[in-house]
Amino acid sequence: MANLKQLAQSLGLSITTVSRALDGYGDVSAATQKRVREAADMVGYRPNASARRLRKQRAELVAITLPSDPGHIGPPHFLDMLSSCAEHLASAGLNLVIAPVPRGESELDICRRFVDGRRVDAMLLVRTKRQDERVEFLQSRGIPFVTNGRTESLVPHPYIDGDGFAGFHAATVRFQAAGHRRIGHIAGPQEYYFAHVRRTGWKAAMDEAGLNADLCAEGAPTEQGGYLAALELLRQPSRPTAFVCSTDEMAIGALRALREIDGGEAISIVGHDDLPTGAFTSPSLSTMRMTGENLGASFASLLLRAIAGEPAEELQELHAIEFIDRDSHRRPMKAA
Amino acid sequence: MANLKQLAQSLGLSITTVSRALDGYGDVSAATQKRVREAADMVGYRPNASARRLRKQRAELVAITLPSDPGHIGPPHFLDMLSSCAEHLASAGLNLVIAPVPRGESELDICRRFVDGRRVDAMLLVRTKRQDERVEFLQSRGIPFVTNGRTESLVPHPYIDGDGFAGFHAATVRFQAAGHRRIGHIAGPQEYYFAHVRRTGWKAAMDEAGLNADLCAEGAPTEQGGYLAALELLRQPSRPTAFVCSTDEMAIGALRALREIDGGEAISIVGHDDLPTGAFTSPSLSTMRMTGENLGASFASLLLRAIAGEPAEELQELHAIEFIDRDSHRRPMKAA
DNA sequence: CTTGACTCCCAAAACGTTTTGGAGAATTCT
DNA sequence: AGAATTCTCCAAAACGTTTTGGGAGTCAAG
Repeated sequence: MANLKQLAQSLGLSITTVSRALDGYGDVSAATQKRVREAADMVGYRPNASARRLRKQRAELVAITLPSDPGHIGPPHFLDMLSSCAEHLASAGLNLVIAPVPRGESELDICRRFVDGRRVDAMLLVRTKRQDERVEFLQSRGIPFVTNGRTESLVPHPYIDGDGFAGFHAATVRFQAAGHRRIGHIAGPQEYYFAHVRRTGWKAAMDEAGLNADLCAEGAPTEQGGYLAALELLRQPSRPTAFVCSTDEMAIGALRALREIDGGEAISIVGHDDLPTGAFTSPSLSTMRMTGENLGASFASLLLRAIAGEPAEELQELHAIEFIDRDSHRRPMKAA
Repeated sequence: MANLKQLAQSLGLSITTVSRALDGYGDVSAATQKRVREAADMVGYRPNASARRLRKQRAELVAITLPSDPGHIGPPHFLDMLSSCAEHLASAGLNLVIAPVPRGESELDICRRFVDGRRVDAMLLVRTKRQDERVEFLQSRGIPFVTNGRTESLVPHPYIDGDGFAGFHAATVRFQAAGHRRIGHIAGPQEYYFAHVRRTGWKAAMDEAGLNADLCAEGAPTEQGGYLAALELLRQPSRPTAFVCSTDEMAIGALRALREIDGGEAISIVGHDDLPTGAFTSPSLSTMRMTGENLGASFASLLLRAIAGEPAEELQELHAIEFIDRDSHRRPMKAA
């Protein structure tokens, strides 16, 4: 309730001493320290956050931008992740503010507002692009940040990402091993790093097997995008017998396309993200996901280490991809 | 980048004048104002947030506590809601911080930390209890807040809530009209306002129809809680033929119990919340939900009006409940 | 020429902390 | 005994804004 001045006055001590007593400095006697602590507890004193922040030149805040563009924020339990991240940050005295991007503003604008107004000590970025202006901006300002997803930035930065190349490569090889030769890829917008690297993984597997890697269609990372892209591939003279989809949302759209088309039930399909809905589609959606427990805690930890000044190279986590096998990846193939 | 002092120096003006020019006060000439504005844009000046907050005695922050106890945060698109709320708050210069409750701490502790440390101008509370210590605390401190859910507090406070009484009353009457006479209620913990009021709605409808209102079991607001409560009611000598469940999660648990029990497929059931998963259960879950568009915007608006000092009585929104009819509420009854 | 109103600007205070750089008293060392 | 060291404590500065309470200068009215 009260402030330091009043507390000091009521104790007959100086502001300095009270402040240092509460912070546990050694240059105030144990007796005084105890007395001050008890008085502070009594009146429920808490330092004024704004004043401390101004003095310490730290905002005690971390922001995460929430993109509002189509193609929802992917990870299934995103809120849980945020919550866990916030919890871990809180134990280091940092709070997490969410910064949705309003219409008419870019994510870069948001970063600028937060960083130049000294509102945050660090930032969390999701949905990185291959060339990401937010990353460049934050690097130019020297503000610590962690991204969910890599970029093609020349100067390294902290990130957590799934190994999309390996995952999509493996998924494609798996289809090949099951006898598929015409394996299509439903790709997300290639300016996103994740979409690009997943496509690259698929293509590499096709090339290595000497198979035709032309069956690729790009769309928005949404159900509708997946639906349209699937239709496009299904119109080809020689249809794919299997689809590797950049995201579960796109895969669900593709499933819809398959249902509408003759013989679609014989086409196998796999997605990525492990959306909860995927368990309930028909056929249930086989998918992949990044391994790793408690992503939120990892983000928090990287963030704290970045703030502490650890070099970016040591703050990069590339997680393996695991398969979640349900029904859609092994549908009985029809004879061609 | 720079601060006011440097900006003023480079312009040959006083700090005062620069500050007032940027704030558009009338007591600085149009010419100077323009000159200052341009210089500020040039160097990308933004006022230091901590300094402003200290001086203005406002935190420019609103916190929402995220309970981590079992029985997840209900509303289906909670993150969307948060995001929309944050967006609307942002246009008033407020940012939204999420405050998960770590193990070992209570939500009250969190409120205390935020309020007494002057970290926030207002708070958002979810999952109210009938007697809610957080509400009492915030009222005692005079901090503006809005709750998602009512309380039995004697002094009114702003809230947004669904009319659980009317909803559960109507759902029960509907079952009665369909010929059910033994209608059970699976209740959430009665210390929660929503759970209590829903139970009251069910009971009132039973009483009014002269039916026995004994078939009620209480459990945790989780799938497991619903499962156990359903089993308890199914063990009764004369089983319910229909269940009105406090939440969808509990209803889904109850569905599981019905599947395990002989004749369970003849028992109708309805939940509340419109969880996305409900569309995929078998049978698909009939449910209810609060009406109203863009809840996040409503919360933001109430919050801003509360901060502006509007009396609590004018900041209470009670929304009607609508039915979402799927399959589970009209399962063919067996002859008793 | 004085008075009052108006325009444009500014010095200084205030917000509540943390931190710097000692000061005085008590203790220990020589 | 004096000198050096340690123990406690404190006054004042600093963080960067916003706001208060004027102060010059100009201009029109009396």
